[in-house]
Amino acid sequence: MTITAVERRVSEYWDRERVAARTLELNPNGPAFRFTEGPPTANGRPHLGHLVARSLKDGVLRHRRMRGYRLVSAMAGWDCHGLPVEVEVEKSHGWKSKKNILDYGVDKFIQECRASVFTYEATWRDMSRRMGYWLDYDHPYFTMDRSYVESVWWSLKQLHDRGLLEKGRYVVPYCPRCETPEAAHEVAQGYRDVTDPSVTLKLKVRDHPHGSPPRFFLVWTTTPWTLPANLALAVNPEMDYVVFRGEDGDEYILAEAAVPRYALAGTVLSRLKGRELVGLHYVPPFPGLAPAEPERFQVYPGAFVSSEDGTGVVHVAPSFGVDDYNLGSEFHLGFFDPLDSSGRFTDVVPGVKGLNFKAADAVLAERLKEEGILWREEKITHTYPFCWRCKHPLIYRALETWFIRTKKARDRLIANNATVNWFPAHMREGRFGNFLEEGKDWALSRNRYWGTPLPIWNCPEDHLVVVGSFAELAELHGSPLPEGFDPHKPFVDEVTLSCPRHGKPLTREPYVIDCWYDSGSAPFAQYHYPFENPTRFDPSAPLDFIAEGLDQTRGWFYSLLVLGTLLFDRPAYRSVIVNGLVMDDSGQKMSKSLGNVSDPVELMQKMGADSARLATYLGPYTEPMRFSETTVRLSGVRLLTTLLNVGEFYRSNRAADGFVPGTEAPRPADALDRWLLSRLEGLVERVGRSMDLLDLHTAAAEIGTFTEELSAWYLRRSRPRFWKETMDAEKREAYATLAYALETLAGLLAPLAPHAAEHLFHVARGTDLREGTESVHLRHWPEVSGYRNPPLEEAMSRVRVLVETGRNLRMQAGVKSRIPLPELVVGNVPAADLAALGASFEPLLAEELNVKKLTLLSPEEFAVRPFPEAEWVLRSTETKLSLALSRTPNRDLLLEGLSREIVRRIQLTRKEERLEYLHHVAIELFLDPTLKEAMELHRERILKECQVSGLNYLEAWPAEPSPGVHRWDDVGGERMALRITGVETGAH
RNA sequence: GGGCCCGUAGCUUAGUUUGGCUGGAGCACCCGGCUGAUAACCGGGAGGUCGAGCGUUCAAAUCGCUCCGGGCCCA
Repeated sequence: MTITAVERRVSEYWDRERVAARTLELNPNGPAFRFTEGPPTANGRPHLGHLVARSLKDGVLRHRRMRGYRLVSAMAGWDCHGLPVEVEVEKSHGWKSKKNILDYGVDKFIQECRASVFTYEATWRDMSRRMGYWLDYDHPYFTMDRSYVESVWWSLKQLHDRGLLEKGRYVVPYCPRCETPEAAHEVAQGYRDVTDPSVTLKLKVRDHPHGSPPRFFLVWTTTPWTLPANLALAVNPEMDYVVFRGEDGDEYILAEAAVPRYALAGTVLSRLKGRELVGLHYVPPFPGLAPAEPERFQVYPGAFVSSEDGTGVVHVAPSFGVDDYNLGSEFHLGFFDPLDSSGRFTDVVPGVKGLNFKAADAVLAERLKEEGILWREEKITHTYPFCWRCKHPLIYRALETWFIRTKKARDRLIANNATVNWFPAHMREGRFGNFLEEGKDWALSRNRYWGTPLPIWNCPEDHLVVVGSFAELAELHGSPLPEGFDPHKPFVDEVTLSCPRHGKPLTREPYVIDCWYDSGSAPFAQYHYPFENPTRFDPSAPLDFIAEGLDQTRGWFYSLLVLGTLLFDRPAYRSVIVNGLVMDDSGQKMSKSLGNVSDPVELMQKMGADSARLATYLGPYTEPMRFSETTVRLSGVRLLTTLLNVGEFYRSNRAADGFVPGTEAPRPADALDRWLLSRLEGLVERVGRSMDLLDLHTAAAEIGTFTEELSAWYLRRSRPRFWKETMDAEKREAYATLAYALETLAGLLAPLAPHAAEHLFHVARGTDLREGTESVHLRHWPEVSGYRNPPLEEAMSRVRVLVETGRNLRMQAGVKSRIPLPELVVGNVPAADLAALGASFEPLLAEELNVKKLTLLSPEEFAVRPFPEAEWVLRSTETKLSLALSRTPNRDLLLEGLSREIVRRIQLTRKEERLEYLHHVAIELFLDPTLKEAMELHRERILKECQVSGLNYLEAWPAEPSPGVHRWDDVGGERMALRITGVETGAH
C-alpha cells in the first residue's frame, strides 16, 4: 500500500471516529499547556513555510497532549483586518486611490473586505486537514469579530490609562498609494534594489563677497522630488571640507573626501572644518517656494552627515526623512510639505502640480538644469523601501500619528525577552534582541478603513475620551447600541457620543489600528477577555509555546511581547520555535516572481502529508531549508517506506499464522528479541526527552535510526523464526516482541507522522482501523521499562562487527555466500558478551556467514592454533578481532551451495512470472550433471522451499530461447534451464 | 554601511554548548554478494584542505581574530 493510500484510509478513520474532535476533550484535569495559533490571513494562499511551521506546532501539541496536558487552546484563528485585504478588494475593482473607496461607499467597501477575508479559507482548511493539523476549525477566533474588537479596545484603553498611547508628529514610512503610514515591521518586508536619479546641485553661497568668483555648495540627493521642500543644508562639523576652484572658474565647497569621487579637475583653494561653514546662507533650489523664515536656508551642523556618499553637504527637507526632521526640530525650521496625502504635488509647486512625487523627479531635474544649478546628473542603484502590499515606493514623511510608547518599556521588553526559550537560541540576543535594543516606538494608527477602529474620541474642550468596551460606548451614546452593532468603520462613526464631562459632541480620531496589534492581542482577545472566560485566560501566565517563521520577528513575536509586557507585565511566551525560510531545490528563496513556489497541498497529495512532516523534522528547520519533492523523497518518504514495509511484513505473516497480539508486555527469552526491546526502551527514553525539550529534529532522527535497525537487523535476522511451520513459544514470542515494538513505535511516531503512526498502531494490534477501535492519538505517551540491557546491546554491536568482518573475510576467500564453508574460528569474544547473548549468538553468526561450524577460542588458544594460508583467511590478531575462516568447501558443501543456486533461480523465476507467494507450481528443469546431483541430493528441501509440486526433467538443453524458458549457462560452471508449467492456488 | 545566522563527501546530515582515539552516518556512484516484506539488505571501494588564513593549546571541525562565500534582517 502506498503512503498516500494509507493516509487516505487513516483520514477516513479519523473522520468516522471523530478522533480529532475527541482529542479536544482530552485531559480535562491535566496541567494547562498554553498555546495560541498565530492567525494567518485567509485571503492569501498557504505556502510551504506554513507547512513547516504547522508541522512543528502540531508535533509539539500532539506530544504534550499524549503527555497528559490540557491544551489551552486549540482554537484556530484568522487574521482578518488590514491593508492586504483592502488592497485585494481595490484590485478587484481596478481602483487606484482612496477616493475610489469614498465614492463607492465605505460601508459597501467594508462588506467586501469582510467577504474577501475568506477567499482561501477552504484552501487553508484543506491543508490543515490534509496535514492532520488538529486545531479546532469549527470554533475559530476572528480578529474582526465584535467580541475580539472589544477586547482590543479594552487593551488600548489600558495602554492609554498608563500613558503609553500618544499622538505625535513623527517621521514615518508612508505609502502614498494606500495613504497610510506603515510600521517598521511592515517596511522591513518591502526593501528592493532600484535605480534612482542621483543629482548634485550647485547652490550659490549668499554671503560671499561681490566681485570675487561665484562660490557654490555642491549638494547631493537621490530624491530630487524633495528639493522643493528644502529648508536647510547640513554639514558634519568635524569633517574636512575644501573650497575648490574648478576649470570653469567657479568655486565649490564640498567634503575633502568627496573630491576623488567626483574626479574633479582644478585646484584646492583652502581647507576648513565643517563647523566653519555653519551659518552660511545659500540660495535654495526653488527660491520663493517655501516662505523664507529667518532660520531657513542656512547651513547647520549634522553629525549624521557622512563622507561615504555624495558631497558631504546634505540637503535638508524636514518634512521628509528622519535626520531632516530631527534637524528641523532642533533649529526650528518648521515644515514645508508640498505633497497631498496621495503623494502628488499640490499647486504650490508650479509645473509639477498633480504629478506623483516619483514622476516629478525628472521634471524637477529638467527645471534645475534650465536654471543652471544642476551640476551633475547620474543614476544610482540602492535599496529603497516599497509598500509590502501594493509595491508603491514609500516616503519618509513627518505626520501626525498615534504611537504606542514602547520606547518607555524598552528595559522591561528586554528583561522579559531574556526569559524566553528561543529555538534557535541565538534569536534572543541576536535578531530579536537587537530589534528590542533599538527601542523604537510603535506607530499604531493607519489612515484606512478595514481594521479595528482606534477607540479615541476628541472633546472640543481639548481632552480625549478613550472607550474600552461597548457598554461604555452605549453609555456615551446615551442609549443602547443598534441591534447587531458592527464596530467597524463607518458604523462606529455613526454612533453619536457626547462628552461625559462637558456634554459636547465627541469626534473620533479617524484611524484604524495596525493589524499586528490585532494578532498580538490573540492570547486574550480570542477569549473575549476580560468580558468573558475570565478563567480560560490567565493574565499572569505566558503562553507555553508558539512556533512561526522567521518573518515574524518584527511581526507577531514582537506584538505579542509588547502586549504581554505592557498589559500584563510578563513575557508573552515561554518557548518559541522559529523556522527558517523555505527554499527551493537549488537553494533559491521561494517567491511568486521566480515562479518556484510549490503548493503544499499538491506536495502532500503526491508524496504524503507525513512524508512532508518528517522531511521538516529531519531537515534543518531553524535555518533556511530546502524543501522540495526531492528532499521529501530522500528523507520522509524513505523512512515511511521502511516503516510501512516492516508493518506489512508483520501484518501479512500475522494473518497467515493467526497470531493474536496480547495486551501484556512480552518477556521473550530470545536474545534478538531482548536486544530489540532494550533498544526500544532506550529509544522511548531519548525520544521523550527530545520532545520534552522541543527538539523534534533529534526525536525524528532517533526514530529513523531505530527503524533502520528494526528493519535491517532485527527483521532480517528474525525471518527464519517467522517462517517456521509451527507456532511454538519462540515464534509466539517473536510475534509478541515485534507487535510490542510496533505499537510502541507508533506511539512515539504519533506526534510527528500521525497518519503512519495510526496505521502502524492498528497493524500492530490487528484492529485495522475498524469501527470503534482505539486511536493512537487518544492514548498516552508510551512507557517502556524493564528491558534495558546495556551488556546485551554491547554484545550485539560486537556481533554485528563480527558479521561485517566475517563477510569481509568471505570476500577475501573468494567464496560467495551461497556456498557453505566448514568453519569460522573466533578468537577473542569476551566471555561476558557470550553470556549476554546466550545460545542464539552461535546460530546467528553461522547463518549470517553461512558456515557449518563456529569455534570460539581464547586469544591464547587462537594464537597457537595453526591456520595454513591455503585453507584459511585470517583477520589479524593485532586488532581487537581475531577471526579465521576456512576457505575450502568440500564436495558436499559445494553441492549444498549449488542447491541454493538452484533455489535462488527458481524463486527468481517465480518472481519474474509474478506468482503469488502461496501458489504451488509445476516446473520443467534442465540441469548439467553436477547441478543435477545437487538437485537430487537436496530435492525434497528445494521443492518445499520453492512450493514446487510437480517436477519434470528436460532431456536436452533448450538451445533456442523460447517463451517461458529461463536459461543460465554458468551456474558454478554448468547450465540450467527452467520453465514453470502449472500453477495452482496453494495453502500455506 | 551595520547586525544576526549558516558553511563538515555530489546531496542530506551527526559531532561544535563543555577542545581529546584514525570526523560518523544515510542517499547517489563503482565492484562484489544476498534476497519471496521492502524503491529492501550485506561486504568492499572511491569520495573530506571540516569554507580560507592566522592565533591559543600538549591537542582545534570544536575556542579567538581576520577574510571568503551564502542567506536573512536593518539602514
